[in-house]
Amino acid sequence: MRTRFAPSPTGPLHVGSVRTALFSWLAARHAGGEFVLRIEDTDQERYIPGSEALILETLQWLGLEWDEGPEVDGPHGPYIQSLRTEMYREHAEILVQRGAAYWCTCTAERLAAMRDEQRRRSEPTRYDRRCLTRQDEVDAERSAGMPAVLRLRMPDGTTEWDDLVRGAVSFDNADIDDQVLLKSDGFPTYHLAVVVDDHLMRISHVIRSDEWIPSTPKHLALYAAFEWTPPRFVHVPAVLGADGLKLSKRRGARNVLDYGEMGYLPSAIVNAMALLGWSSGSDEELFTQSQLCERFTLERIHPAPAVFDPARLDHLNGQHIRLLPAEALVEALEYHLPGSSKDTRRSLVPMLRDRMVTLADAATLADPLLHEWDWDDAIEFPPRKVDAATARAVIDACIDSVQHGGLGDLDAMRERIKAAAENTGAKPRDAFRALYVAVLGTPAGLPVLESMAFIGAERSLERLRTARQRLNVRKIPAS
RNA sequence: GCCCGCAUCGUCUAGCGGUCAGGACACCACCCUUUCAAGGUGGUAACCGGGGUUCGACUCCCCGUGCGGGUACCA
Repeated sequence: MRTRFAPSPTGPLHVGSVRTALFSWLAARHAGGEFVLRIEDTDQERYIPGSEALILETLQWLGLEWDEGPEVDGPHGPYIQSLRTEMYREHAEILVQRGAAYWCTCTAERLAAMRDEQRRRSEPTRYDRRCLTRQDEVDAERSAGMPAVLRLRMPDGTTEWDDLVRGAVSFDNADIDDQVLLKSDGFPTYHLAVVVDDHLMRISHVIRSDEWIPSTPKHLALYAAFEWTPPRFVHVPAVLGADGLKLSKRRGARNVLDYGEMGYLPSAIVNAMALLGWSSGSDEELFTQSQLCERFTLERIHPAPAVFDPARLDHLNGQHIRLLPAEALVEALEYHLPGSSKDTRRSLVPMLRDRMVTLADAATLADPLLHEWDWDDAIEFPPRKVDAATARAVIDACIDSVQHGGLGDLDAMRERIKAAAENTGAKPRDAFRALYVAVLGTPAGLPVLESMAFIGAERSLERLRTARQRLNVRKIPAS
C-alpha cells in the first residue's frame, strides 16, 4: 500500500486536514507500506509563503513521518508540483493527441453568462463545448496569442467506483463539466496534477476528504484516457466545528501547532483525531501511536461527518499525560515552566501529574510554589465553611509542627493538624482549606504539606504567619 | 437551480434482521480523600419522519426532512 497526503501551501494545517493526513499515515503504517508527502502548489495566487514549512513542522511534531517527499529523497520526485510542470504538459499533450482533451478560448465573461443561463433553465452548469466544434479557429486564436485553457472532454455514459468508505458511488457523466486541465498560465489544475502524480508516484489508495467526491469522475476519466489503472478511492468525512460547519481556516479553525503551545501532547491529539470518524470496534479508546498503527483499518472509517469536541481532547490529554513516564514529563514541562531546573520539575511532577489537563496547567498550579504571591481582597479567607477560630487553630498547629518537627514527617504533621481541627469541632476536610489558602493563596491547588516541603520551612512559616496575622486583623473589628 | 453524500444519547461512536440498543466524553450523585484533581461505583440521556419488505426492523428498499459537500483558469 502506498498512500499520500497532498496539502496545498495556503496556510497552516487544522484538525480537519491533519486528520486526513493521519488516516493516510495510519493506513500505510498498518499495512507496512509507504506514506508520501506531496505539496500541491499549482495555484500561485493562493500560495502563502512559509506555509509549506509549517506543514512539514506540523507533521513532524505529530510524528507522522513520511517516506518520500520534501526533505526526503525518493524515486518518484520531485514532490512539489511546481517543480513538475513539464510532466503535466507532456501528459496533457497525450490527451490532446488521443482526443480526450481540447483547447478552449472562451472568456470568463462568456462562461459566466452561460452558467447563469443554465441555472435559469434548471440545467446542470457545465461548459457547452462551443470550442470543441471549432478547434481550427481555436488553433488560429492560440497562435495569434489568445489565452487558452485545455479542457477534459468528459466521455458519455456513467462513472461508478467502489469507494472504500462509501461503497458504490455513481455519477451520470452528463452532469459533469469539461474540467479545465491546463490553465492559461500554463500550470495544471489540481485535477490533472493529482492524477498524473498519483499514478507516477504509484499511489495505491487515494485518501482524501469527501469534498472530492464530485470530481472523482473527472479523475477516473483521466485514468481511462491515459489507460492507467486507477487507485482505490477513500473519501473520508469532514470534520465539523461546534457550530456544525466544516472546519476551515476562514472560520478560525485553529492551527494544529497552537495546540502544542497550549500544552497538548502530540500523542493525545493524534488519539483524539483518530477517534473522529474511526473506531477500533472494541471499547478501548485510549491509544498510543503504535497501538493505532496496529489497529487502524480504512474499512472502519465511519462515513458521517464528525464534530470535533475539545472536551474529548482535554480528557485524552490528561490520560496521555498520565501515560508518560515521569522523566518524559519532566522534559515535556520545560517549555511550560520556563527557567525551572530539571530537579525542580522532578520534584513537582508527582504533585502535578494527576492535576493537569494540559501541560500549561503546570504553570498555574506550580506558581505559588515557584513565586511569592500577594494577598488581595479577592481571596476569601478564611475560606467557606471555615470559621476564624478553626483557621487559627489549624494554622497554629501547623506553625508549631514545622517549628518543632520540621518538614521531614508529613504524616505526623497531618495527624497533628487534623487533631487541632477536630478539637474545634470542624471537619478536617474543611479545616484544611484554611491551610491551603494560607500557603498557596487558593483553596484548590497542589497538596499543601508537600508544597510546604517544596518551598521549605522558612518560606512556609513566613506564609503561615502572614495568614495568621490576617486573621488577627479581621478579628479586631469583629469583636 | 443542478449533482453527490450523510443520518444511533448534547458530542464521538458500537451495532452489520431477533440486544434490557453497548462504550467513551460531558453532566449529576455517591465513595475514596489534607484542598483540587486522579481513581472507583451508580445515574440522566439516542435509533429524524412516513411508507413498504419481513413472522420480526436501528439494521434492507422507497419517499420526505435535516445537515454536509460539489457546481471555478481554488485546492
